[in-house]
Amino acid sequence: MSGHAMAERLARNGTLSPDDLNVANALPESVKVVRRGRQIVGTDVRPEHVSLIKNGWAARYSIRNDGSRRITGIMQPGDFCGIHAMTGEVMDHAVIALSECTVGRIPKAAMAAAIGASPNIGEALWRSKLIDEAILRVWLLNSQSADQALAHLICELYSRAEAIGAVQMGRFQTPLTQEVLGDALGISSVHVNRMLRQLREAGLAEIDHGKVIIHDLDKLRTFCCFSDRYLYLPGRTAR
Amino acid sequence: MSGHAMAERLARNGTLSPDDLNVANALPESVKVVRRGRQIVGTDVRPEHVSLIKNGWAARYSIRNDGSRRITGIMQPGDFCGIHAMTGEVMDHAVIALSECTVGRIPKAAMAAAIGASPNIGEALWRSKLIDEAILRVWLLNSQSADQALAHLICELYSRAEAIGAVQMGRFQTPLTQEVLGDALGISSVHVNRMLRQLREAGLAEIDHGKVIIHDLDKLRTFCCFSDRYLYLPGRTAR
DNA sequence: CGCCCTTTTGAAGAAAATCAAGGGCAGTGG
DNA sequence: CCACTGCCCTTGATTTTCTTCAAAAGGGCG
Repeated sequence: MSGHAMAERLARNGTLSPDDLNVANALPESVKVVRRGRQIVGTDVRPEHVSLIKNGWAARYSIRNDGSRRITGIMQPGDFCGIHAMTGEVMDHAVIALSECTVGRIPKAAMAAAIGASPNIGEALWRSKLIDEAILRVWLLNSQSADQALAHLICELYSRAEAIGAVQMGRFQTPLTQEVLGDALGISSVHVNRMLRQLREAGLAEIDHGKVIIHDLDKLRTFCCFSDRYLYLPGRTAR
Repeated sequence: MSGHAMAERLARNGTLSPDDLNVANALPESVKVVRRGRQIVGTDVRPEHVSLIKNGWAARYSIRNDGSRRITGIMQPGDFCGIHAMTGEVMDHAVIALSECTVGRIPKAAMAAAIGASPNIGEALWRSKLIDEAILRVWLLNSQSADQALAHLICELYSRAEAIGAVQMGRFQTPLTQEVLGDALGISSVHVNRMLRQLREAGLAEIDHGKVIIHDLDKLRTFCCFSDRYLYLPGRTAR
């Protein structure tokens, strides 16, 4: 993502007029690089910035009392975090870099001013929150069978990767390890391994050397009843 | 909930000035009674109103392809639904009345005008969305062990019931059946029964004849590592 | 009283966790 | 160039958790 990443991203989530775009482009943005495994936003902090992942993958997560980790969202380039800043709320989860990440940070006050100046920006942010919520609901919905949950997650990541132009020939890079997948699906990494094998042997998809390879998108989607509606992808957002 | 329920509710989620309150109180509100088991908001619709549960309990849910139901949120008096209306988005889930519900409905346009007139109202709505999201994350977090998940859900409902003054002597009424609890926790109702027995025999809590009875709140909270922080309850919201 | 809905309990089976041991691959350093 | 090391993936065996199926009991209400 180059230039005014925030403006680009907001435009994707709603219809911005030229004026809106000017406001968005004027947002001051400081850029920070976060190494793999390091936190982008911590728990219990009151973030001063709204952050935008410009490059790399990240994940929202919480640590359970027994020390285990639950990932509650996977973030790709173009995704926001730290929107808690907008109401001065404390973060109830943390965000970690799954690969080296380039993060753009917009001061809370600047963001608030931009929303005041063009309501459409606020609406775009609101819509992004609706998407986050819809994804959480779908994760809950799919937590019944591990095989379908895994397939569905792969479908979700595929659709989102496609939306940002990261898919080539049915493939896209990913830093997701089986342990991360396990923490995201709420199952053990050993079981992820077995479910992945099942998908691979069924000719649906596989994850190999940091690459997701979709063998049969239709069959994969049918298998887990995937519909991308809940992602409000561009082109579908209008109307 | 009497009088201007929406104003009351918004005030709970943020600090509203007298002016804000005037705006909130002027919101036109039509009241509708929904019988137990009937839908309050349907899936796939573009709601025309923002709805507020004034009385009764309701639940957000989705139906899986195999016909099973997943409840993704339980609503008590004072909770919103249909906020998708605010961006003209289609509902990705439905809302069903778990008991007879009295629902107040504010037309989308009126709500939008109110937000324009006093930004604090918008902020209160935004905070309510953050809470919904935090609850979803906690449900994902707790989906590991059924016993703790059940205990945690009871704690959540207790805290929320207490916040609206519905708790007396460590007890509160609830229309939740074991089947509903199962759909909410993602486990079978048979298993809910066994986990309830476990909690009862451990002297933590029980659900009997439509009443949740907390026997030992401290022990119950310790058992499932409950903290009400994520609910942003009044008195904690400030600061 | 009889019906329906909900709860309760048992028994068998499926799904997933845990425990344990190797294996592959990339990067590091001798 | 090769050995070493760390990280991740793979697989098997065992145990725990939860589901499913089935049956019966309780409670509220016409």
